[in-house]
Order: sequence, then C-alpha cells, then structure tokens
Amino acid sequence: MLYLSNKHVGVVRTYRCKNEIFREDDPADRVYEVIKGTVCTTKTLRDGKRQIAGFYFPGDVLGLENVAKHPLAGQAITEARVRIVKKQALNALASSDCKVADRLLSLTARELARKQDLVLLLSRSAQERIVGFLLEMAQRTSATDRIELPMHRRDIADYLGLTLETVSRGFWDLERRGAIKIAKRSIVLRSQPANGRTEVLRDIFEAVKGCRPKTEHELDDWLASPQAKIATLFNLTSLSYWGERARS
Amino acid sequence: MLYLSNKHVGVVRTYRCKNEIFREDDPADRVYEVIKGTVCTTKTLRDGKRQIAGFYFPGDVLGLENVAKHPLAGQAITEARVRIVKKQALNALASSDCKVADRLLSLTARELARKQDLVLLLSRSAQERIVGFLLEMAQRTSATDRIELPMHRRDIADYLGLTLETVSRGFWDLERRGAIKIAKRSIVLRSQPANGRTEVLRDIFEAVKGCRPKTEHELDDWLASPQAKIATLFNLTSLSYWGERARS
DNA sequence: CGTTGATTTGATGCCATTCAACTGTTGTGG
DNA sequence: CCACAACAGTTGAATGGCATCAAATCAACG
Repeated sequence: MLYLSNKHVGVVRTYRCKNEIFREDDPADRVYEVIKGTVCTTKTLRDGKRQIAGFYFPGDVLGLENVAKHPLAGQAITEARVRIVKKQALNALASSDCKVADRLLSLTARELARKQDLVLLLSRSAQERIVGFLLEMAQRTSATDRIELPMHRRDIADYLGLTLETVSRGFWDLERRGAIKIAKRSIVLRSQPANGRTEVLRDIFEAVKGCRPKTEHELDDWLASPQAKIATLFNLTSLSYWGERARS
Repeated sequence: MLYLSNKHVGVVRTYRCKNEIFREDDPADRVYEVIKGTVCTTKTLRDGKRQIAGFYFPGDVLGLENVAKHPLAGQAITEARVRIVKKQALNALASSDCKVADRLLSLTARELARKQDLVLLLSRSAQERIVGFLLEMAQRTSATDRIELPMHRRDIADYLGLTLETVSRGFWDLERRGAIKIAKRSIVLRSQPANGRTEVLRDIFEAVKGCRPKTEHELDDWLASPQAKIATLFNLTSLSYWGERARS
C-alpha cells in the first residue's frame, strides 16, 4: 500500500543489502518511500563509530526533514525497493491536491513522534533500551508471537547507542528469564506467567494503551496480544513505569 | 516575531516559572507557540526520574506531533508567554491559506531535524553531550560571546540523560582548560588558542558549515564567531569528528 | 574443509552514577 | 539586621554498569 504517491509519481529503484540509497551531505531534494524491505539512516563518524537514527519499513518515508543537505545517509538493511520522489514535484502536487499536503504533514508529524520516543528511549539503561526496541519492532512490524528482526545485532546496537555485545547479553538475559526464545534473527515471545498481581497488569495496560481497561474481558484479550507480552517484559527490568510508547 | 499565526488567532497566556502549560496525556488538540521566555517538554517516570525532550524559545512551536494525547508535558522554564491555537482552527486556516500549510509543514520538519540531532547527541559521551548542548544553545539563542542559559543544571542533565553532577563537572572541565568562563547561568566563551594546525580548523569549519572554507579570509571571519569558538571546543574532547549539527 | 562473517561468552577497566558533604545564594519572618 | 530554611551548585569518594579487548562458537558458502 502506497501512502504518499501513486504509480505515476517518482521512480522506483531496488537496492541490494547494505547499499547506500543516499549519502551524508547529498542534497536533500528528494524523499524516499520504502515499498519493500527495510532501510535505515546512519551517520558514520571519522573514528568509525556508526549511529543509526531510524529504521524504516514499507510505508515509511525518509528525508522529510527540512534541511538543504542530508545529515544522515540512507542505507538498505535488506534488499529494498524504494520510490524516489523529488520534493519539487511533491510540492507541486501538494499545492494542487490538498490531500497530498495533508498526508505529507501527517507523515512528518508521525516521524517526529517516533523520534520523540527514541529520545526518551536513549536516556534509559541498556536493558530498558533493548526491551523498548523489541516493543517498537513488535508495534511497527505487525508482529504475531514472533518478531522478525531484519537487522543485525550490530545495527540494533548502533541504533540504541550500545555495543553489540551488550545487545547480545541483553537478549540472552531475557531468554534466561523465560521471556523470549532467540532463534537467529527472530525473537519468539513466550507467554508471561502473569500470575497474581493483576493491578500491575492494569498499570501496564494503561501505560501502553493510554487508558485503563474497562472490563476484565478487555484486559484478558489484550494480554493475549504480542504487544502485551513485550510490555510485560518491562516488569522484568525493574522498570517502574514506562509511559505511553504505543500509538496508532 | 510570530511565525505561525497572527494576532487574530488563538489566545495568549502567561505562565510563571515551573508552571505546567499542558500535562502528559492531555488531549493534543492544540499547538503552542512560544512568544517570550523558555519552555520545555518533560516526561516524568514513576520512580521520579525526569526526562526533557526539548527546549523551546520564542518562535518555536510545541505540540506538532501527530498524536491523540500529549506524550509529554509542557512546562515553563522561565516566565513565559505562549500563544495557544486549536489544531482545528489551524487546519481550517491551512486549507484556505496555502502559506499557513507550508509554514506548518516547515515548522514540523524543523522540529524533526532538531530531534534527529538530539538522537545523535544522546549516543555520545558525557563531555561530548555537554559541548553539543552548548553548541545548540549558541545556535538557537543568537548568542554573542556570552551564552545565557535560562535553565538549571538539573534541566540540562535531564535533557542530556546525565546527572546534574556530571554536567557540573563537565562545565568545570571546560573552564579548567580555559575554554569557557562560568558565571552562574551564563557561559562566557573565551577565544581558543587556535595555534598551529589550521587543517584541523578547516575540518571543524566543514563540520559545522557544511563546506570547506574557500578563502583564508572566510575561515578567519568565521573563527571570530561564537559558533566557531564552541565548535573548537570539540577538539578538547578528543572528538575526532562531529558531523553537521549546524543548520539554518 | 578452510574461510569468512555473525554472534556469544568471558575478563578487565573506565566512565558516569550514586551518595554525601559542603559552599554560596535567596528568601522569610522575627 | 540577623537567624534560619530552602534551593542551586560544586566537590569528593565509592560503586557499578557498560565498553573494551579477546577468544570461542556457529553457520553459510565456495
């Protein structure tokens, strides 16, 4: 499903895994809509350290920042198909079609909300970042009980501002506690004991859904969802309160 | 100077220092334009830890994220005057006046770029975050040789994901090296020695301005600016390369 | 089978936090 | 005017979490 444009706008290109879609300091005169695969934005420092500022899945759009030159490079994490649209053409469309302008603002605002979440995530402990990452992936990749992670440990580490060793240890810690089962690049969620203290469960419900469950049934239904399983992981991390990280 | 709206839209309110402008989980049906003073967005966790996701100065607009409920609270850092505009009214304006829609998108995209920068900043060492913070403040508050910091050490710490002690030590370290002079809430920049290695200076120029200096004169001129003085601080932090953090 | 890259595991060290004491400032009321 | 409390900021010492370095394990592939 293409949100931003239709078949008659822009060009579609395919990128092999690890190939660059655009470079740092390239003129930022285009936006890039992911059609298939996974893409990320990276910044590489002279000392070799790499930071990943965001992952992008089908339907997401890169390059919405209001800047002259890309502060970050765009890179394909897996083989990826991307629609490239010139901002100029897009602006022309937007001024003629109000819905396009609306959609553009909406996409930018959503991206802003995601970056907000990332900022909040980055000022937490290593284990909390890892759980937060799993929660984000579960929400964004319409996961069932199995979360497929297209990116490497190294990518996750660069995204979370950690080392890949710490990420590895963090995953293993969750597995040791019986919360997940690691199968290569996919994480299988195991149902939590959830014994006793239902008040805590209600708190978690509220933290993720934004309101308290109105009926027992509503709570039980939600507890069966993968989001709930991940959210309850937060209990394992001595985390008192996560706040609202789940939206739309 | 009011970017977003004119005198006939929204209402203007004044908030005392530390007062809340909007709360976490309040319906996000309004945007808030800072007219005077300084404002920030905060998230408070149950364990008492606080995170600041952004500072906002006159001309900046809060609440542009595309969400139903505010994920963060808005709080006045100093006494602040704020224009409050309902999103509904704004959308009505935007659909009739194309320039308003443009301005709205531009503001959101700028905010997105700022959050990008913050994400990159947060995955660095304590000292680098502190220098990066000074650089951001110098750029955003049209500073001369003196940067006025309206916020407390505690606020800076919560913004950078550090403790206030670490921030204090970081400032003192810069003072010890002769880079700044601390005067309560204002930081006086002292011109850097800049002796020798002009190649390094050119690198810093490029990192901040985005292109290499074309003439010696251009380099010298820039070196006299407060931005340059702060940028050269990065030399002091064993930081090999900062990348482009200065825009518009 | 050897090579290469990805991940896990282990040992050690450093940086930032934590806890604590102390200084300086501001405001309040007698 | 002074005593006192409350707050902001600085400084010091000890702890611990995460990075770093190093090595082992494992899978994929020619």
